[in-house]
Amino acid sequence: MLDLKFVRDHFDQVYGMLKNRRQNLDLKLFADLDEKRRSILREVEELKHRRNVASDEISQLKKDKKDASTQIEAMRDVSQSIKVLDQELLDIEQKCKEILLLIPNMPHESTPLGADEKDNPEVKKWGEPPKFQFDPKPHWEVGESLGILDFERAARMTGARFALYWGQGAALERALISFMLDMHTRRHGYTEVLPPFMVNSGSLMGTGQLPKFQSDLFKLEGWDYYLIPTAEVPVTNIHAGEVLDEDELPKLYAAYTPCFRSEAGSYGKDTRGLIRQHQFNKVEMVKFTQPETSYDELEKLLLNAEAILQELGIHYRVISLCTGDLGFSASKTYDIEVWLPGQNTYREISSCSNFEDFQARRANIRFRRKGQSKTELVHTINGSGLAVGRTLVAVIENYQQEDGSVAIPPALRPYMGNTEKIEKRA
RNA sequence: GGAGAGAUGGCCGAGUCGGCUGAAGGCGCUCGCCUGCUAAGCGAGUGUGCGCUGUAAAGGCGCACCGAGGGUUCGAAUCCCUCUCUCUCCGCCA
Repeated sequence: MLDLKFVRDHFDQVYGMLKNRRQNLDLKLFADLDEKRRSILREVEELKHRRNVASDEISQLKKDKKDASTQIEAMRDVSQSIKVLDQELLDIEQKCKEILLLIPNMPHESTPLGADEKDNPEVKKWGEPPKFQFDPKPHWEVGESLGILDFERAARMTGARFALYWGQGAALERALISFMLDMHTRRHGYTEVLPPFMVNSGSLMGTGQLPKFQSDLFKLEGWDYYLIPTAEVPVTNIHAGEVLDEDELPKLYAAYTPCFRSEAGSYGKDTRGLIRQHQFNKVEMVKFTQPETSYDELEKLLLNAEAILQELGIHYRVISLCTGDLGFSASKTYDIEVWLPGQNTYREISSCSNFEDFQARRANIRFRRKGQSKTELVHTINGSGLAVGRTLVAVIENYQQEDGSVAIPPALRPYMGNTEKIEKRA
């Protein structure tokens, strides 16, 4: 959420931002409502002031055992007017808030201008695509023939976009989770957390999934609970409503959670394999920082995510999302795209973003500088480190052998009982 | 699921029969004094949001906020209702 006063004072700038993001929103209505809100506010506050003054008089008269019925009678009407105006004010404020919650974040100046994903510039590349003496296969073919991935049975027990992992496949997924968490906690300084996998609507409001993206979420019937679409939601909300001490910043958290997404509107896209599932595992990194260090922390977080792929020895590139492709809450986002030889393409495996104070304002996450009484909003940053299912896809496709087996990258072997490769079960 | 207790400022904790309580007291923190250093001590200060006004920075005035929402009243932290959460006991359970 943007600051109300910021929107009021930088109207043209916000308007331009919406255009760059290709968003349509009635800002004029917002300006009118805001104007009206302030005029009613002035009126009702004046009345309340009169009531407060009269209240003191009445109190004094009663103490002196004098008659106060004239004043009381007069205040009856005033109170009635206040009631009416307060209701009117509430309605307008509600509408203002609704609009404000739908305004996306201001992109950072370093976010490139552009219309869509075609305009996302590549900012770096690491490693090389592996050379194959045979035609590399997509992971679903490798996985199914090895008997470690089973989409048919998952579809039978649940439905499309779910997967059943078998044996070494399940173990590989689990190994990746431990490997990633260990890297982030032991080498990168993050504190591991294991949050609830369901959150209430307030938390989703805080990180920006609601009210706009309700249809992307799975909601539990009869409860104000949603399955989390990403650990970002519960982990960022850990400190919702809190005032942190400056010297505890930056706070670094890493969490493994499953993620649940309805993938509404993605019919027909990526229908095969693990790439787009209703449920997938992810290790997420979340940071709470001071405003002045947030962009440095974003760069570090990106390196922390990259380190996973480097340890696994898998080629990737990093792109910077342009204004037209940038997520609703983000000011700046880097995507890491991993090389998938079986599909001859790069696929997003991590998204690292700085939200500046956008989420902090919604979730009310503040900090106090040493020796200051005033609080400020923190900046929040998060990124996948990494999407586990897609990492498993990358391992399978990049490490597949001509005989259909899959070699285990050395870094993962300690997590797999020193297994060196996955072969077809006898 | 049943019974009871509670929710006040960064934290702890008072609030009498509804009427100078933004809220006592303490802790913490900041500044000043004292001090060779540290500790202790003394003095002053220390919530947020919004509106109006306004400054070089500031400030001033007003309104609201004592878990959330609603009600009663001229007036509610204080009375009533609903909800949420926490704690204790019972039941159930991995």
